[in-house]
Amino acid sequence: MNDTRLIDIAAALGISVTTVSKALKGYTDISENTRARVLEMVATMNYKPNANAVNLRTNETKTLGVVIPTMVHHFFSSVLNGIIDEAENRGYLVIILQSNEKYELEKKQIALLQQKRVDGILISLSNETDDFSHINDAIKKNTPVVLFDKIAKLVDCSKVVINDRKAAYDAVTYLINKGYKKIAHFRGSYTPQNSIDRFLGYKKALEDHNIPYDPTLVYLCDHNSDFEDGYDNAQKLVAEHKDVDAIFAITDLVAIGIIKYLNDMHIKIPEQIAVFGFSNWFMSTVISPKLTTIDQPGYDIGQRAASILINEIAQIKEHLPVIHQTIELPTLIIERESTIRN
Amino acid sequence: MNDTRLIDIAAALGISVTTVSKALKGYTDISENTRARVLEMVATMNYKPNANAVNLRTNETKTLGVVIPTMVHHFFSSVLNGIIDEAENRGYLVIILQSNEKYELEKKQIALLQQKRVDGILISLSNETDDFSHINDAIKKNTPVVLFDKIAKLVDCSKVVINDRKAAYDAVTYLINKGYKKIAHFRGSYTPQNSIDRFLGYKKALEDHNIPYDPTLVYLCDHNSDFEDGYDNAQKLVAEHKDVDAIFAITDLVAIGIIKYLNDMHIKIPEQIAVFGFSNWFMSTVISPKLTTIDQPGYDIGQRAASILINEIAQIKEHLPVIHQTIELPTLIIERESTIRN
DNA sequence: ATTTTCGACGAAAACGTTTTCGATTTTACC
DNA sequence: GGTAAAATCGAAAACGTTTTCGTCGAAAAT
Repeated sequence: MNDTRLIDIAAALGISVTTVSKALKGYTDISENTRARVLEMVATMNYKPNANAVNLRTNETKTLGVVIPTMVHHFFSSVLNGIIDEAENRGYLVIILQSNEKYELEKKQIALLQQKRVDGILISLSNETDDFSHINDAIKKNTPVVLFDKIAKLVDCSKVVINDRKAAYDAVTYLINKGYKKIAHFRGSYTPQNSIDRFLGYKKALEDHNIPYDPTLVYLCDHNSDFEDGYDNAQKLVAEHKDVDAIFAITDLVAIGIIKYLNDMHIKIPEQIAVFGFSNWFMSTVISPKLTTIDQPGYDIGQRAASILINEIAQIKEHLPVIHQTIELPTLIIERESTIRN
Repeated sequence: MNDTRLIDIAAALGISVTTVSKALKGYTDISENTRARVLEMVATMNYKPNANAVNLRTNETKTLGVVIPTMVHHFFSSVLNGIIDEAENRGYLVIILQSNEKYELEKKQIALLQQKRVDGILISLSNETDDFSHINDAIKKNTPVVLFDKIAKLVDCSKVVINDRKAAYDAVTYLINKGYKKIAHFRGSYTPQNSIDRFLGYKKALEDHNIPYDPTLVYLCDHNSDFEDGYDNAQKLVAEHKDVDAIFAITDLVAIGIIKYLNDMHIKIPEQIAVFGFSNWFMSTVISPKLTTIDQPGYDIGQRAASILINEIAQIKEHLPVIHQTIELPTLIIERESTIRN
């Protein structure tokens, strides 16, 4: 019932805890003979070092903290998957906390992770967050932080993102090149950086192709359900702008809401209106028509972010200077039925 | 840069660490005056207790370990959500590990969690697992374990499940009552318990309603992609059985594959063939036609499992006897367009 | 004035490791 | 055989808490 400790196997072998510890940690001043005996006893007694004691002594926990807005989103769960895999490979565990898009909760979670003395923190900021002192506090206390996806440019740390602006620009340019003339944009809330960037990409693409920007073609999707936002705004759009021939949506889910409405109204996609999504989650291959979208590499983002973080942890441990980097992962246009006119 | 410790705030106040610690933990032999001073200094120095030291001393980590086969499945991510929420509410953190459906990895993850001295373990077994000694080892060492979803009846611990057999029985009975005569089943692989149970429920429902069981109406979906399994097998089915009028699929994703194929072939749903899914994940409300399915309460499963686990942790701490319970969460038929004939 | 009680605090041990620094024994060498 | 060097080992401190047990002075009771 009780966990066996170093002292137990020391007693069983008639030697000191020091020797046992050294034998396990590869010290050279232990004879091969006793080392073998220790190893054997460790196996038979099923000894597992008490991580708390080790952590206290060594001042590292081999644990990463992750804070995400929400877990039940395909994008974040694939990011998590990437993080967990990379952490696993490099001998780290992962503690996952959710902010539910609330600033106060995010702050609390960061404090919790500091209390747990995690070796590093990965975080995608909540939509509410516009004060970064909690992040800076962690960094100041020597806990490296890597921001991903929803980042803040002002924070001095490494970041892993996609170029939302370029991706959106490419998407809209693609639509223009396909011959679509009047392109609406279903945008996200006003604060998150990627919502802003995607909007800017949309606007820039129009300008660069001499299409006047029309603010009434931009619809705000900032309610709880992306799907319903898409559905409801599609209804508005159809009522207000008879001649729109394409929609660039901030999210696949919004796009799917749009498709659902258009299908319900028997408005042909893409013949009457084309739809372009963002993220390439599984559903977009399943809906009818299949959705053209931007592939957002969630797994890679998670993996790279974790990798950078673990590297920085190592640097700090060696007292080497750490150079923060901002990685921009490439996105890809996935062309499917919802934009292909014959 | 350095974290402040008890001794730091003791020094700042000219008192002992003992007094500081007691003041923080609500001991009654501290004057209200000094308690107030301590609290203030704690705030200004931004003191956060070192969890490792606390854990070592108190022998509890306020941390739960979770092992799931994979994270990028809607069902598991909602279970996780339930676990994390409940843990959060009760003051626990959560470490999440994946087994990738491999027994060896699952074993390793359990060992890791024991090393971390988590207070309890939640696990949904991998498909490969048929030896439970690693689970029993944890239980024997006084770490309570709660199994959920993919459980092993032989292990002596609490469990949270749905009644797959009954749910499937109800689904097929529903179809029969709706007047469907020839009902096919798209089943999952042969080993997992819930795949077996759903198949048995299907078979039993037929028998109880005097419909002869026809093995050629059962199609095996055991490739990587549930969606493609559904699509491909739908193709086979349509070729082999012209007169089938309903399909009960083991998974929404399989069902959606089926729908996709039938839509592609312009076979009317449900007029020619009805489709019944399992799990009620978001997608089933988005597909056309909307999918009738069984609601599998992932969030509740996670929440209940975490709740039971935390209760057992408390019992053990108080040296009270723990009575293991097996909770069967109710499932519900969600009727939508894919089975409603006019 | 003496004892008893009580209020407020601190010393010290303990949790299970890791690591420094000696200490002791063995081996090598002349 | 004596010394130096190498090979093995252990004692003890330290990590930051929590908690038991005492101590000490002041207030209350005698």
